[in-house]
Amino acid sequence: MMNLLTIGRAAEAVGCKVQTIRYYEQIGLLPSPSRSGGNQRLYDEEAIRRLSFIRHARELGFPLQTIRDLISLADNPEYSCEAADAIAKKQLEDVDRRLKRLQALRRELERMVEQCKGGRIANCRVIETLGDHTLCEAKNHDIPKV
Amino acid sequence: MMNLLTIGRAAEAVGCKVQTIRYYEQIGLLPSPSRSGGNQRLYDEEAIRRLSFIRHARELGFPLQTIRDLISLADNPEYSCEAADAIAKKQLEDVDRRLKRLQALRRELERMVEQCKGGRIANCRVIETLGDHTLCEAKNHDIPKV
DNA sequence: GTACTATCTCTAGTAGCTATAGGTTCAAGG
DNA sequence: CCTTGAACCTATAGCTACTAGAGATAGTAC
Repeated sequence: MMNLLTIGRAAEAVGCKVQTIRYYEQIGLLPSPSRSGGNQRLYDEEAIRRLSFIRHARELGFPLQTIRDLISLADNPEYSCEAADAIAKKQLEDVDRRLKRLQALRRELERMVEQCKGGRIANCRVIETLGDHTLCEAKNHDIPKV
Repeated sequence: MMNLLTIGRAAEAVGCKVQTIRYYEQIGLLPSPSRSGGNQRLYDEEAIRRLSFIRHARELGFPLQTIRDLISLADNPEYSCEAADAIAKKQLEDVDRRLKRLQALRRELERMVEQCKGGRIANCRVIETLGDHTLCEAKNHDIPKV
């Protein structure tokens, strides 16, 4: 008999919360697993593989919809690799954009922090810099999604 | 008379959406502005300053709660600069963590993309890499918040 | 048998907006 | 003065990706 994992073990195995797994099932990203006599979810190896796939992709920043796309690609092995490649490339570009953005933010924050000489709030560079947009590199960019 | 801006002009001035301004008012981050005879919001310079402050801080990645803290510091100019400085430092550290994380993700994504030789899905490195966590630098890290 | 933990379903909450519906106000042109 | 169209109003729901809680049942260890 292959080893079946309860939802708690499965969560532990892939490094996420129990509720997250139920959530993935709820939104149709994970198929409903088999159940024990007492109605508890039991995950086989295939299910764990899919869950790992999802988690790994999430850790790489892929949004759930993209993961959905990747899964449907993976489920059709006769198709070409191109689409999956394109998705990964797009994700890479996305990460590059976020990196650039974060680096700009970092520079401005660092400038803010360096200029703080520990006086009164009234002449605090941090507050002042935040209030004055004019010197800001980050101007006219989108807000970083965290 | 000083120039008062309608909400649309205010949004334009600070580069955000009209609804965002109403939202900030709703959650108590912006005080309720004065109104025209026809009940439309009118923003004075002080209000615009506060709004810019909020937007700029948001662009730098500060969460709204932190911005609340900064505002209450700024509103008490007799206090020391230390607290504001500490907040900015914390934010800088946060940005640094995210940068490191994103850089690791970038490396893994790049590896994925480079290895894709454009064959069938069945042996697609992108899919395979996502399914196999073992070579992943990013292992055991939190999922990046986008 | 009794504890204690893990699981179940269902619902609501989180951040930070964004969008929609259905109605009013305002400014410009005729 | 009247009309048209954009901008405004409130209220509510939706978005992503979870996360947390309540109250009930199942499984496990002694």
